[in-house]
Amino acid sequence: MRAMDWMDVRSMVRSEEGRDSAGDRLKPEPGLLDGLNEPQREACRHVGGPLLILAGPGSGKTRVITHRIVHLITEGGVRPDEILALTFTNKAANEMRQRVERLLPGVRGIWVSTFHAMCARILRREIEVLDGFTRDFSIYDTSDRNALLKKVIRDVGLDLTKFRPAMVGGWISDRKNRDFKGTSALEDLTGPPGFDEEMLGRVQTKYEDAMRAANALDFDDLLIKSLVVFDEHPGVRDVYARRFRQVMVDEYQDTNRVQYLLTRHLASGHGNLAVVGDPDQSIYAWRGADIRNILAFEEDFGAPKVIKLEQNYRSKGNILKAASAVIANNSARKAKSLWTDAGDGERIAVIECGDENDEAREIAYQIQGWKAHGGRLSDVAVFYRANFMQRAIETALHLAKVPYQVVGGVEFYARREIRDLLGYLKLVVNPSDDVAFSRVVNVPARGIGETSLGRLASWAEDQGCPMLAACRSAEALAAIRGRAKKGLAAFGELVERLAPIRDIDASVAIDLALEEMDRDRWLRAMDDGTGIEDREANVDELRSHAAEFDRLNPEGKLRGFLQDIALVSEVDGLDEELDKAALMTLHAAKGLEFQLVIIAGVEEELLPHARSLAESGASGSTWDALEEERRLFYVGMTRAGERLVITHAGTRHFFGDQRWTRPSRFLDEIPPELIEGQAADGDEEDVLGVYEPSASAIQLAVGDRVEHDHFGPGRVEQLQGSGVNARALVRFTHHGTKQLLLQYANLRLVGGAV
DNA sequence: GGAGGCGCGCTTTAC
DNA sequence: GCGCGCCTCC
Repeated sequence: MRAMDWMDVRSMVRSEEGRDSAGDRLKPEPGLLDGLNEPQREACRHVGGPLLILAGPGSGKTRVITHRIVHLITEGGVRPDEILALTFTNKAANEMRQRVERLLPGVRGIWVSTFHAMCARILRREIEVLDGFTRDFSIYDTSDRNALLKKVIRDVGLDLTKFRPAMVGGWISDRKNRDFKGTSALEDLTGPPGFDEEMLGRVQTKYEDAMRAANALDFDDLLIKSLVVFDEHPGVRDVYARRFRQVMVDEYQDTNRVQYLLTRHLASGHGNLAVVGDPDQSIYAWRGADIRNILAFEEDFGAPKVIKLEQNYRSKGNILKAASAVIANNSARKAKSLWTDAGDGERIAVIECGDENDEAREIAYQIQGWKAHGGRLSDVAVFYRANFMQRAIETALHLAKVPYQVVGGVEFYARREIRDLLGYLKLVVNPSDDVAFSRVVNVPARGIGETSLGRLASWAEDQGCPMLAACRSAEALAAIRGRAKKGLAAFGELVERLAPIRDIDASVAIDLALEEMDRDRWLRAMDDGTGIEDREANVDELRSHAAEFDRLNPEGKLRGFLQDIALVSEVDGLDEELDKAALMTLHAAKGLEFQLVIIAGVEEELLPHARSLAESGASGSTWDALEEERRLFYVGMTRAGERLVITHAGTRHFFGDQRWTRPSRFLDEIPPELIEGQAADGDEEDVLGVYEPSASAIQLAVGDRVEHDHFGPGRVEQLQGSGVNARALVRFTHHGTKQLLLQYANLRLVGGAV
């Protein structure tokens, strides 16, 4: 985020007389639109009224948005601060801003932001029109939310093992987004089958109450509360709707209902709304994205101009053909025909591997080959469906000495030392934040345990005051004895001493906080035998992060910094300057491009994912989980420029158990002539011949007790396949459950069952 | 009250 | 195969 983001919105709105038009002073390169194709130019020249840009992968979408922004400023008489561009990641926002600045050096004041960041900024000004919140509200991320839910679930008297916070949280999130006004009938809000909805409803109510008491908003709230402010306070809404005369939304296919309504508010009055998207790249339906937003844009916003961008500038022909063939299997889509004049390029490599470790070695080998042929590692990415697949790949790349960076995964901000430190800072900024309080009250150890904390919490709840305030009350402490009592009092004083850091630079605030919290003792207490160097380095990294923030945002201060990092996303961690291969999930890959793309684990039950297969076709709606998996694969494929490698393994470990896997059905959807090593007629005999069967397998039945040379005794739980594919799921006494191919497993029946 | 040990359940995807 | 929750022992 940049300095201008922290300017006072309202003062900018008031300074209408200052319409000296930045555009007069800013001079773009002459012939701004010369390098664009005709549909792209048309999109840029569109100034008034709704505009829908259907942009296929690699069709120069970002280029169009940035050029359009510049064109609006220099030719359309629009001031930079009248432009709002909304994206889904900070990374996309930063890139967009940089590209605009490159085209128009010195430009200031454009709001380029994620939905969440925009809402956070609006709420910092406006939230006090809603009951119970102040502008110092905390933003709870998923793990903060889960921590609070854990307490709530316990208080309601439910079993935490059955009502897991993460699951309940997902359910509440889903429900909030579908019913943000709280008006829907209960039967329309069904949670997962088998759960007591009334109980869950109580959990939700208690959760919302606790959030209000803690002056905290979760990610959903940022959007929903903004919407409520706009709905209930048209005057406030109009301030923003008037300020932004041009509104643009990127990745519109991934907006949910709330985002759609926010967008409509912002474009109300002038109707200058340009949305860009591609229904084929909608991959977030599971978290409420509603593809109907883009499909129905034309009705919603009345006779918009519709422009299709179909020329692909990224992928070679074979990759594009393969991806198009795959996505053509989806039923609910707007047909479009992508084309490129880049030539066919190489065919796609589909590589079968033994297990996930072989696959990982193959990936390393492919990357080394790329490098040996003069390719750069910064042009390479490896995608996978689920995070657990990351580890094997990392190990192999490490051994092969292939430099890499992981995007997402085990993130920096999840580390204990970082969460502790941030917990202190958050509590100082928002003394009502009970989740932060509970996290850090005994860090470093002050002799405050469960019992004392529980007493404090119930006193605080009775009084309706935050737990921190309770620490300062002699009455609250009367029920607590000994070390805990002294510890709580000392902690209360400590946080009070830190209060002034709220309004100073984030880096200085961190230094002062570290001093008060006894940095060395705190770090040493976390030592698990591996030393504290890593943790120290992480703390230092956060500090330099803060220093950088201070430099860029002189007005931001500690508050601003905390807000900023609450909203950083996974993808933001990608550094293109580094010559390293990038590892990430397929979801994180959207919007990015690489020359060499390797997609790992393209197997049934993984891609498409087992959960999606279970859901597919069940809902009866037009949306289908399997089709979303296919779009996900499509997104992955279309990230590739020069070369696309797809790997799958014959066997893979899940939860430590080894399972046999089958190649994904999506591979059958790629025309064989586009695949390396496959004859044009699709004859695969030669490839499979290697694994030709020989021996016959033993006859087993479910329940048979068996013995394995390596795994020892076990019991047959399930039988699958026949002939050479006959497999048994065996639960071994000492080695967990394994899926074994009978032909090779050499299982022996024991106990005279035959 | 805190440290250490065992067992259970889990893994989509994420702003 | 790991992290978390729960249990036991100091």
